[in-house]
Amino acid sequence: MTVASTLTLEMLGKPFLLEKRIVLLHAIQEHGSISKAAKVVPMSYKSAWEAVDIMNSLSPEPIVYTETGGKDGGGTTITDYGERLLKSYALLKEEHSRFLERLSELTDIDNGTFKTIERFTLQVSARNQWYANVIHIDYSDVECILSLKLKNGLLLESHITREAAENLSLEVGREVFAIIKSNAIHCRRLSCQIQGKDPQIEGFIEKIQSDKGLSKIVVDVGSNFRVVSVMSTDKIKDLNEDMRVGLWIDPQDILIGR
Amino acid sequence: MTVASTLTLEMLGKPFLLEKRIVLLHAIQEHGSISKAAKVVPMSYKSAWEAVDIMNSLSPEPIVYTETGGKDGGGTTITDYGERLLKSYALLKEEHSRFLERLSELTDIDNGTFKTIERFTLQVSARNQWYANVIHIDYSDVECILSLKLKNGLLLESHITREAAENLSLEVGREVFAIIKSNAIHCRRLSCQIQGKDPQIEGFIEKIQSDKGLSKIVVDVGSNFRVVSVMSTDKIKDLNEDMRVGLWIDPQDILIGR
DNA sequence: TATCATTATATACCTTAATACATAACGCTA
DNA sequence: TAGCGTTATGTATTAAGGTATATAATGATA
Repeated sequence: MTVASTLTLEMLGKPFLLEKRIVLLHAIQEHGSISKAAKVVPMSYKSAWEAVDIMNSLSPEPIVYTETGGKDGGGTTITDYGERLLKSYALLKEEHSRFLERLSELTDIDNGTFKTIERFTLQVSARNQWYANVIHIDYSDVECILSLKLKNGLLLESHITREAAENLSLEVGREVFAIIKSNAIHCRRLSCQIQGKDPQIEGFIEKIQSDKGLSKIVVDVGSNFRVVSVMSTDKIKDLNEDMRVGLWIDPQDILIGR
Repeated sequence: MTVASTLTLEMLGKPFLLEKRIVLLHAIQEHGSISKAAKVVPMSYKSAWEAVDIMNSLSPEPIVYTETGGKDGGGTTITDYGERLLKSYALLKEEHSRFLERLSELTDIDNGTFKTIERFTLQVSARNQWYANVIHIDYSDVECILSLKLKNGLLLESHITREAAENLSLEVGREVFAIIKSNAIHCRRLSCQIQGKDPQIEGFIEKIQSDKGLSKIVVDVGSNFRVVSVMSTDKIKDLNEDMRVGLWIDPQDILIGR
């Protein structure tokens, strides 16, 4: 059993952007005319023209710009607004696909039930959510130690309950998100040690923002990758912007999401 | 602009369960016959019969049981398997609706973009995910202190970055999830204090599971509500099952999801 | 001014899915 | 055995989309 689903954006209760029309718009973008696009899709010119007309009249801003007559008989181009819509639709569709994939994974056909263990349409407050690969799993009865490799090559360890690992169907090679609350990331001078340990990550302080009690420190750790740490202001008196610093994270404080 | 989407379960690549058929099945469940159900929906008897026939032949187990002739001319009833499917579909649909709602919220029509800030089709490892209501928000430049009221009336405080609160569009009255890793929940005898504070929550130990280093403690806090805590085994030597205990949670360790 | 590829528009046709309607078959009941 | 309400099955009709096809209209160009 698989889960199938369409994604339609409506405007004033009427279908506005749907998969077929998106395909058509991409073809128009590529070929510069409705008639050529219709041939490629394929669909009848009339349907194509009507689709474009409906979209344009539903949209607050034109999506395509048509010219009749002229050098090559005219043509049709996608407006900037239209291009932004296409990009956005692609993002939405990707998120939607992800959702469906997870939904499919949780369906249990044998007994006609779906094991929805926890909510999984969830946006989480944590500032640090890093894409990572599970490269090793160490099980004990209660806990589970995950070795993670981030996109920039960095290695991290995460401790979660065994139960949690099973619910997420974690296995070596699985791509997950390492989720860390910013106050669980400790930022100190590179020369420091915390509990006898060197920092897991190094980087440059990009920005410090303080109020009386707390400070937010944004650290650039390279590869166009930023880490947000929140510390009490009196603990970071010896830190300045542009300084090279170390970041410490307790494996206990790394949540896993997928 | 709103996001619309259908939810269809397929079997062997053919539509199996779709909204219309689910409605029909519910009507059959209520009225005990295809013909009455068809009148109620409303749809033609033939379509209804065909829908039922297709579902039954696609399903690995019969979804409905039909009788022809007899006392009241026969009738149609939903099998246990069918009822389980209906319940499961409802769960899926709810999750799907949640997803669409969030997706709609993140669409920004003015400039034709969608602000997908973070991944939000995310299942998170944390064992404790509690439904809560935001009853107060206290902002500073960096941080944001949320007062949360759980379904069972319990009050909790959560500290997250201001940025995070803004990204989640948090406001008073908003329903969210308080997400807490089990090793951030400290379980001690009721008489104890941690950093001079009484426990936020009380409950009975339902189960303790230990390996050499760590123990998982499941605490029943009433209202059919369970909390999972993971502590080092040597710290809970004075705890037993059925004992009444206190639970301490650092507001820093409570993530917010929605 | 004739040519050209295109947009813009209309009409007839085809396909699909649903409805409407008709009719068997069934098995208990009076 | 006739009556009944239902399942089971077939056929004709309708409605909605799309296709196929034809025809203006357009405006640069040779």
